[in-house]
Amino acid sequence: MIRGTDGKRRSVTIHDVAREAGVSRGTVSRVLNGGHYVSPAAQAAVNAAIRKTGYVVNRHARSLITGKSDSVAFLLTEPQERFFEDPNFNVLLRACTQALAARDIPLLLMIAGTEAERRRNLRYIEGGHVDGVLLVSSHSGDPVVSELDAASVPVVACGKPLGQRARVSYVAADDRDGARSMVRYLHDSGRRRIATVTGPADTPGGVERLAGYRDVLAECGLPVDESLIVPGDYSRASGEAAAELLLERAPDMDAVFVASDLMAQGVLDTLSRGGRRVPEDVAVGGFDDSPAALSTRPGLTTVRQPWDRISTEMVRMLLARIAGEEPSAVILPTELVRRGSA
Amino acid sequence: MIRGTDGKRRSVTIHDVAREAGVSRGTVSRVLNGGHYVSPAAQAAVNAAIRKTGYVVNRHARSLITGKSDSVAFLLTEPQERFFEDPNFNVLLRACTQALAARDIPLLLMIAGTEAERRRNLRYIEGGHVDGVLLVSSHSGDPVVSELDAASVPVVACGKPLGQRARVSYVAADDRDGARSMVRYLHDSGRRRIATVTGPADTPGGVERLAGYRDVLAECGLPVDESLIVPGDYSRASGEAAAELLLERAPDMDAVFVASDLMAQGVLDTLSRGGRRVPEDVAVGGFDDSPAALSTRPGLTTVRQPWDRISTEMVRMLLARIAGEEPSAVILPTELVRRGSA
DNA sequence: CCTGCATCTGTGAGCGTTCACAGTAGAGAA
DNA sequence: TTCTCTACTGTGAACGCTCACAGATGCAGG
Repeated sequence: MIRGTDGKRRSVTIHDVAREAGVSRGTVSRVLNGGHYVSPAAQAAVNAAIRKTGYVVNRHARSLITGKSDSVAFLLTEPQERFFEDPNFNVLLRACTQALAARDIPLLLMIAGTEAERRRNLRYIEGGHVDGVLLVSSHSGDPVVSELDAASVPVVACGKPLGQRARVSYVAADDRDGARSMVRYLHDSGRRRIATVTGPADTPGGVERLAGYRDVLAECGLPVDESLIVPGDYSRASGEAAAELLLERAPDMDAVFVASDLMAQGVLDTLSRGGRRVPEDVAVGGFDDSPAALSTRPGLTTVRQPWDRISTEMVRMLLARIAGEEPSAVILPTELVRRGSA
Repeated sequence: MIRGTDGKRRSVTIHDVAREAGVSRGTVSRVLNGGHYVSPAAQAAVNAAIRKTGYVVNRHARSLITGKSDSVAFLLTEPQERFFEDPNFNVLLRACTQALAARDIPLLLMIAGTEAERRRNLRYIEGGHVDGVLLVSSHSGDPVVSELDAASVPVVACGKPLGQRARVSYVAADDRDGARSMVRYLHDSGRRRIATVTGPADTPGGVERLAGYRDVLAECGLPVDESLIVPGDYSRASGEAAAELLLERAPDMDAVFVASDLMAQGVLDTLSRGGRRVPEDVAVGGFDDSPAALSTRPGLTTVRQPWDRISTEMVRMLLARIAGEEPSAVILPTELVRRGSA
């Protein structure tokens, strides 16, 4: 803020900087945008003037002419409020924010829980107020993806969007391989009646982790017993329910691979109430390596998703998309984390 | 997007709407901003034209002239990453986002973990790119508060900013009273050797909850035994350590009031490893009513913070501040939630 | 009739920036 | 010399909107 000739507060503009530096607006603008075709002397004068005046570029004016907003949206579309109780979300949001901050790009947080919210957010995004979207939407057939694509808004999704023909980039952990390594580990430690609690069939995690489970059974020549496969919805409560069902259906099981840590917490609980010792009687493996995995007794053996890398990749890919590159996909490896439960 | 006369893509502007509706820019603008001094006929024509053309106002152009951005920042300043592992954060962020969305105000998420990030964010905010700040910064003496105040940026803090002379609004839960009701409850259920694990002394929760604890001891005529007061830092690990210390120092304690659920989790764990039954031997009370409180066995008796109301109040107060009102403070009541641990 | 007032509408200016273009100076080549 | 090329600089015109102001209209009161 500076005082104008009339004594009123006015913010510092590029004009003020230009006058201070003894050059024209154009030159200041060039310095601001990379400094090509600017003499070292002018460059220095402008930088000094910027420091002296405390000038901060007015992004609104810039956006008005460039047609870009230099900001991106983090859009969360979840019918249930699941993702917000999911600790993974924190890590993802946080890492994205920081990766963007490093490039001076603000992140707009949008939550589309209801249909009305979905439309409002979509309208906002399609209005051109953001340059791209980091999308977290686990359920298949989510219309958001195709609508954004139709409006030619660059999108990078977290997790492979199921059943989409939209041209959309995505970053995902290698769910299938993560599941394989867990089930293989259970098998290697001598377990032969391995059950699984899956995620919803309309989420990548639900589908892929189950596929990995089947892979290993086939690979090891174990029979696939469908009664050992119980669906869950990633919630703790569904883990408890699934474990009860398993105890009833297959009391001889000696291991459970659970598709999320939250569900695994429920499974552990039900097992202990059912008199089973973990890992002596039943080994339990989770998925996510969320904080929940540390708070169980025994600690939960689980599969770590590389959230940090996922976030950085998402940001990198989105910026590339915005810069005009074609959509692409990245699958990142997971890591088995051994604790006491298996 | 529409096609211009040259066949190129152009976004729909207020001109297009005006032409479509057969009125002038000014009239469209008036409709957009409340519709005062606009005839019902013009009003209807403009609304129809907006629907027909799919017009979305260009906020950059608007902001350029109004000098307001119609967006607010959610600024999180945490030296440690504590708040992000704190489930309360989710609820707060989520509710704020939605309360703002209802008023069509986007939320910019900013995280200032390091000094460099703090400065970058401050620079951005002071550049006038947001109209106000929802501040989550628990530690006292945080320079952010006074710096924002100096730049006359409207701020509403979550929790009372300690040791500040800045004119800043805040919303807080009644920590002291919440602590009182918990300790009273422990006392009423017959406990007489009541210990406490506190939060950091530079956070409102650390100070106020301890004060509430002392209040009740005085009120009930119990002696204050300083060896029953152990500091923690809100982390689970610090809860474990504190409980170990207590078991050693005061093996005869029959209750612990813990200043956060996360720490209470650690306390429960240590107690059970130390052979104490909860609640038979030792009653445990937490604070927050976070999801963690549901995942313990037995369920954690705790104090619920009204996060939903806190968020709505924060948003309401920030908008009032932006509209020119003076800073104010709101203290909201907490609620005792009884589960098995006490 | 005119005057005054409230209601409604259109127009020019300007917000702060970038972009396209015109122009200058100096170096090197013909 | 003159011409071309590169490096650099300044200027007018946008971008899409709101604001202030000038006009127009309709109606009541004198």
